[in-house]
Amino acid sequence: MSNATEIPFATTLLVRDTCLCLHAQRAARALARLFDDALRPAGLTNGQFSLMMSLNRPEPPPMGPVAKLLAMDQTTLTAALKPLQRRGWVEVFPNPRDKRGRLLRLTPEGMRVLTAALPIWESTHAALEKTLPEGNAERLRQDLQALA
Amino acid sequence: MSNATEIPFATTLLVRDTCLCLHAQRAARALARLFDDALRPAGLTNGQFSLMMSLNRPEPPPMGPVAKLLAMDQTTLTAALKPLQRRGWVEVFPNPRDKRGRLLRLTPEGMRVLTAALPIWESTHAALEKTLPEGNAERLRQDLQALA
DNA sequence: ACTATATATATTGATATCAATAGAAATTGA
DNA sequence: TCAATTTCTATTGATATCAATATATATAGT
Repeated sequence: MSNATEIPFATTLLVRDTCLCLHAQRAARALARLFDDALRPAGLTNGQFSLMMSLNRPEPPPMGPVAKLLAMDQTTLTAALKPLQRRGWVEVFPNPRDKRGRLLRLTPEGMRVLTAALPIWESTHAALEKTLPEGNAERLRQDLQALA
Repeated sequence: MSNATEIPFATTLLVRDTCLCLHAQRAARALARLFDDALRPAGLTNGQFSLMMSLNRPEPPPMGPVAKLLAMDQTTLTAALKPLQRRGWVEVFPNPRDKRGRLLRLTPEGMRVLTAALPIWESTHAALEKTLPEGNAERLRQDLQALA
């Protein structure tokens, strides 16, 4: 008798077709490319746009809540801030009310960059939604929200 | 008059709540962590599991179609193969019918690793689906498919 | 056959992602 | 108060991701 392990091809097809993680990674990559391409003239990636937009608040937020909002690891946020700080678009400064923490805010130049990017996001997103059947976008948002 | 550019906070909230790209990145990150954690004992990440599973075919596939299946850039696939080749789980060999190309196949050891990972995927995915309302998973798969 | 174009893949450089780990400050419990 | 625990963030190392670019081979048009 053979000791060769083997997985039926039908199982492979089942995993491919049903894996929600794979489906999410695929869609995330495709949408990232779409928005990265569109935002390139503004000098931002989709992730940088989302991060900077999340900093446009009445009060500068600490890092933890921003990482949670973006559903990313806190160490990822630390790293993602680096190029934005280097370009002078985001400031990271001590939290006077918690000496462990730091607060984040857009610089005036960062705000200008974000303002320039906003109409690109609007048109790109509108075009994307137009490719989906009526109501699917809102449904998809709710379904995705349930996972993150 | 002020020349300070500014984006209303309400606009920020709108972008956060409606951006399909952000929603997809968030869900993709959360699911990646879920499956990475589950698959860690098998020595695989979610992406490595998907890639290796996609190589379980009757005929070794070229790189291009595999990259397209995973909706990733071809250069990403080249890079993603490196650690799997190093561990001896995947072989990359010349395509006899096209000297530009290369074909991919699991090694016997790679097949063993994948076989060990499969029940972990099954239980993790079943548990995930159970957290979703009846029918939502299938609907979500279809909606995500439309984006990738 | 020959040239122009297209296709398949690799490399480099920048950024994104997370685990493991560590340090500092805040909080909690006795 | 003080020690134990928790919280907040940074660093390191491995992998993931893509743009820009380069090379080799295949294909198409003449």
